[in-house]
Amino acid sequence: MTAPTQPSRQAFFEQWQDVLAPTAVGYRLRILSQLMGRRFQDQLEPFGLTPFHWVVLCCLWKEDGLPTSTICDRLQQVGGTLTGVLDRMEERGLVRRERDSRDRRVWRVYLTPQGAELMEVLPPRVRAVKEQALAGMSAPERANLSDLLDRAIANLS
Amino acid sequence: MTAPTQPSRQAFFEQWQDVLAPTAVGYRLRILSQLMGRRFQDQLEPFGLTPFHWVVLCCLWKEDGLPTSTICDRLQQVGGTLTGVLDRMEERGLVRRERDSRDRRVWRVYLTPQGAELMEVLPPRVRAVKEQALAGMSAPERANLSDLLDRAIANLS
DNA sequence: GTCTATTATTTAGCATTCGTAACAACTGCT
DNA sequence: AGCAGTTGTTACGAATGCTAAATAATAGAC
Repeated sequence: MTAPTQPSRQAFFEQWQDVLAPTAVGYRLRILSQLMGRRFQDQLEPFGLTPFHWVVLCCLWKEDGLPTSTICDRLQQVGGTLTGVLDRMEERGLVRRERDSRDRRVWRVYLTPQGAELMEVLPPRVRAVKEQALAGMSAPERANLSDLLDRAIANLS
Repeated sequence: MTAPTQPSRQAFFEQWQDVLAPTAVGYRLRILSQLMGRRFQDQLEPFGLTPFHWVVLCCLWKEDGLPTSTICDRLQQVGGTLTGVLDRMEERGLVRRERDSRDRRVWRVYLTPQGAELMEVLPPRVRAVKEQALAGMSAPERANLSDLLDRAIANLS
C-alpha cells in the first residue's frame, strides 16, 4: 500500500529472493565450485590431470579395483562420461582396466604403479587448496559445512 | 609400532583423509554441484535453457543493462566463455546487447520482453529444486550453510 | 540346452563449458 | 595525432556431460 506505480518489480524480486539473488544457494554453490575447480586445476595441470581425474584417483586409492559402475555411482556420473575419462587416464598410464573373472561383464579399474606414485605429490597440493578455501573456519564450523553438504547430497540422491 | 608389514597404506590414507576421502569438502562440493546442476537442467531444459543461462538471467533481473564485464565478475567467468553464452541467449531472443553511449567499448546486456517473461515461470521451478536440496534443514541451518559458502568464496576470490 | 530379458560397458555424436591467445574497437592522456 | 590500457569478440582446442544405440556377457524360464 505504499507505492502503487512501480513496486511490482522490486516486490517480485524480494518474493523470490531466495532463488534469484546472488545469495541463493545454487548460485553460491556454482561460484564456489567454479573457484575451487580452477584452483584444483592449477595444482593438477602440471601433472596433466583434471579435477575429474583426481576424484577418480581418490576412489581407487581408497579401494583399488572398483568396477566402473561403482565409480559412476560414487561420482554421480553417467557411464558414457566415465568411459571417456578412464580412456584418457589409461592412455596416460595411470590406471588399467581388467575384466572381472567372476562376472565377465564388469570391468574393474586398477591403479598402475605410475598412478599410485601420484599419491606422493598430489595430496599436499590439494590440501593447500582446501585450507585456503576453509581458512578462518573452526573445526566445528568445518564439520558443520561438511554435514550440511552431506545432507543436501542425501536429499537429492 | 603395531603392524609392521602392511600398515603404511592404511596409515597414509588416514593421514590425508581430509582430502582423499569421499567426505572431503572438494569431493562433496563437486557431487552436490553435479546433482543440483542436473536437477536445474531438468527444470530448465523444457525452455531450452541451461543453468548458466539461468544465472545470467538472475543477474539481469536484479539489475538490467549490466556490462558484460560485470556479469563476468559476478559469475566468476572469463570473457570468452560469456560471449558464447550471450550469443546463444541473444539467438534465442532472451537478451539484446547494446553499446554504452558513454563508453563505446562496453556492451550492456538487456533483457528482452521474452526474457523477462521467463521470470513468471522459472522461479517456482528453481525454488522447488532448492527446497528439495535443503529439505529438513532449519532456517538457522540454511543461514549457516549460506554463510559458510560465502566465506569460502571470499577466501578464494 | 536354447531363448529371452537383463546388466555392464562402450561407442558415437552433439551441445556446452572453459581456458588461452590474438585481434579489433574505443578511451583518455600526452 | 599517437600510444597505452581497457572492453569485448573471435578462434581454437580440450574436457565435460548427456542420450541413444550397439556389444558382450550373464541369468532365468522353459
